[in-house]
Amino acid sequence: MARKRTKPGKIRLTEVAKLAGVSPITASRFFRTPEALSINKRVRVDSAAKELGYVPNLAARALASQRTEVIGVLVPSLTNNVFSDVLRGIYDAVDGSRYSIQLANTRYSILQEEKLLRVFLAQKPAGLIVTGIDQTPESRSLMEVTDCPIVQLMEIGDNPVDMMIGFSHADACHAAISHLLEQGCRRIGFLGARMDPRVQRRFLGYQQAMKHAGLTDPRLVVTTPLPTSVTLGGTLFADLLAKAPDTDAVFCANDDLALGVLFECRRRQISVPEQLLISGFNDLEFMASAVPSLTSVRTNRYEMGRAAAAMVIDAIEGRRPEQKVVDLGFTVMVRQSSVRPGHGGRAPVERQSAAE
Amino acid sequence: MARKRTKPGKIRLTEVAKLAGVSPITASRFFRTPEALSINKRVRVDSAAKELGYVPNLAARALASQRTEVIGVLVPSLTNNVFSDVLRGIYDAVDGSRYSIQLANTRYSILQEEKLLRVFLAQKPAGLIVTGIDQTPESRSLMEVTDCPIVQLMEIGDNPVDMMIGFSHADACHAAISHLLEQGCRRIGFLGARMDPRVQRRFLGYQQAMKHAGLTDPRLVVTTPLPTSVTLGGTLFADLLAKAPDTDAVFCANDDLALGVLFECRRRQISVPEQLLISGFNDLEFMASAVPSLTSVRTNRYEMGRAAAAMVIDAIEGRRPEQKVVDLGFTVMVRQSSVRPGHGGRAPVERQSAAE
DNA sequence: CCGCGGCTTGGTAGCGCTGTCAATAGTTCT
DNA sequence: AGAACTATTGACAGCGCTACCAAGCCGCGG
Repeated sequence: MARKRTKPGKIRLTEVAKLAGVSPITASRFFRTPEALSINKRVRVDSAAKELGYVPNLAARALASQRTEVIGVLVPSLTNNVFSDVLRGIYDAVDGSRYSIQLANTRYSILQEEKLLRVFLAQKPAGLIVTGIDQTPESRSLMEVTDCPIVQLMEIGDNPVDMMIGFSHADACHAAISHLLEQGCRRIGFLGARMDPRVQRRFLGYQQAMKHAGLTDPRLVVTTPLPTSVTLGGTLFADLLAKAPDTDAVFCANDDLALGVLFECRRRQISVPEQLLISGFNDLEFMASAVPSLTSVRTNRYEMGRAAAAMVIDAIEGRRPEQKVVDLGFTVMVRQSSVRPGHGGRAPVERQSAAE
Repeated sequence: MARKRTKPGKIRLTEVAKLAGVSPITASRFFRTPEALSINKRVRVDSAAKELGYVPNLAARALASQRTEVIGVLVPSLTNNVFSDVLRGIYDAVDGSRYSIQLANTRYSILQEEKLLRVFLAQKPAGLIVTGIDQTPESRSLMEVTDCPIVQLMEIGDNPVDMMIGFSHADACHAAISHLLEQGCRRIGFLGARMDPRVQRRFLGYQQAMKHAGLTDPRLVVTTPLPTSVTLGGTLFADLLAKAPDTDAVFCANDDLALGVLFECRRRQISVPEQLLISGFNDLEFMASAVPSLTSVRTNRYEMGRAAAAMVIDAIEGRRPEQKVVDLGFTVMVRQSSVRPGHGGRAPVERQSAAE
């Protein structure tokens, strides 16, 4: 009757327990709460496991314990450099811990996000990291009824589902525009691609700054739903010049666009910063070594990913953070492309955000 | 005695079966081999599952069936643009299938790779995708005794562990150097960063081409184990010029370096292509819109990832590919930066590899 | 009319691990 | 010394699903 489904060579917890001379449950405890074992048994189980090369069966563990050690991560894009930095941070933080990452791509669709959320939650993840604060109401309630820790990433806002880590895109953009205004610019263009919620909030920061200075002009704004690229930066800039030939500065919602603008300036023999000032956003590595070096807003992407994963893990293990919303701030990295020659003539400086 | 551990609200297969008026095992079959059911029951189970919003418990499934639906992916870096393209292809191919991806980062260490391989294999993945062909002997035998499909990615070689998809880095580099030679260059420098096995094979291609032309000179080679960056491109180029001031062309083992060289040329007032020809490798998006536009070797990264995942899935499901080693080839994208003015003066052309 | 083979369907018994509770030692306190 | 604890350990019964085997059903040929 009892057919043998177990292969003989298989190392199960039972085998380890037998070799260590303890009961299976004690061996099990060794892997979960070693401090509950006497030193004696702890050593015995440890060496038995090592000797047999025991590797726990995660499926069995998940089934029996009704939970997993998987942290779900939802990002809107895998292409974007921004997310690769964040992901690196997340993977680094998880590395060496007992947890593993399950990554999914929402492709900038909150409906897709909701669908993925359902799939994830059905598998009872240990924790969840989602991008942004613009979920569907259904996603929101799904997350609220779940008891696993959740971090919303990349932005900060008023009512976190649980925890939140990021920075204010509006403030960051505002700071960059303020810098350009200080340089004496009056006709500052805004170039944006994809226009996801974060880019939209940067645009908000731009609008606020321009309105405050009394310099608003719709002709200065060129955006597109297309995904960003360097080439697109050139195209958008051409559009901008067609609409507003007197543009004296360009803020690009990301660095690819800024590089595209720089190249387009070369093509058109527009000298930077003499005739046009440029600022990007994100501060990718190439910005500093471009000629002229390109001003950008540095965001702590790697640190954001790392901290998010660390927060989730801490929360899973009962160490709830003292503050649920963490502002990682930003830094305007002022470089050659946005310093008007003769205007103060001061060397490039950094302007830090007020973040803790 | 029998304590209730099952929460009442839980939707299990049993609930679905009950509502559909069939036995649990029949309901189970619906999700695995629907064609084995009569149309009648198939429809009944389907609607019952939908009505209850049933989501299968993957841990239970994995435990009972002794296998998972996870495809493990080992890449050496999460930062590198190259891998983000490959990963996007992999995720796209897996999207919508029953399989999911488990990603791990070897950080360019084959020992780390071996460690991760052990962890992965212990969980009985449905398939495996690894980067490159330079595994430790232990890794190699681990993979050989495993019965799950394995794809080696990014390169092609003689003895695949199982399947293989990529292209010849040596040939690709050789083609780029040949192009530069055709342009009349004699002092072609090689710039390389990180020097992982793939970059080393590109270097081999460079050496072969230079040797064949009788133009070998160690002073023309500048490499570093440091990770690549645009800034580093400038630095390496400066080193190159110090060693070989008469350099008339530079091949960069990747595009970041090439962009760095371009910027450094601007800084030093070296005009491209009049005084110096440049070629990069990978053909990232920005290469085409740089000024001057930058020559590069296009590799089909996205397609590589996509095809690899498709091959693994096919193999898992018993559809073994007709050919185990797939060469996706490359294309030398000739642009302004590598066409000598007056030398043939022909418009930029593409030169395709011989890959099928 | 009986028997045989193919197509469906169901019953049974785990997969390897852990939650719950109980029991056994070893201490400390009054 | 006896009671009251605490620190360790073990027994038992599943977690939700599927592999394996068996049985029921149908139509057809002899």
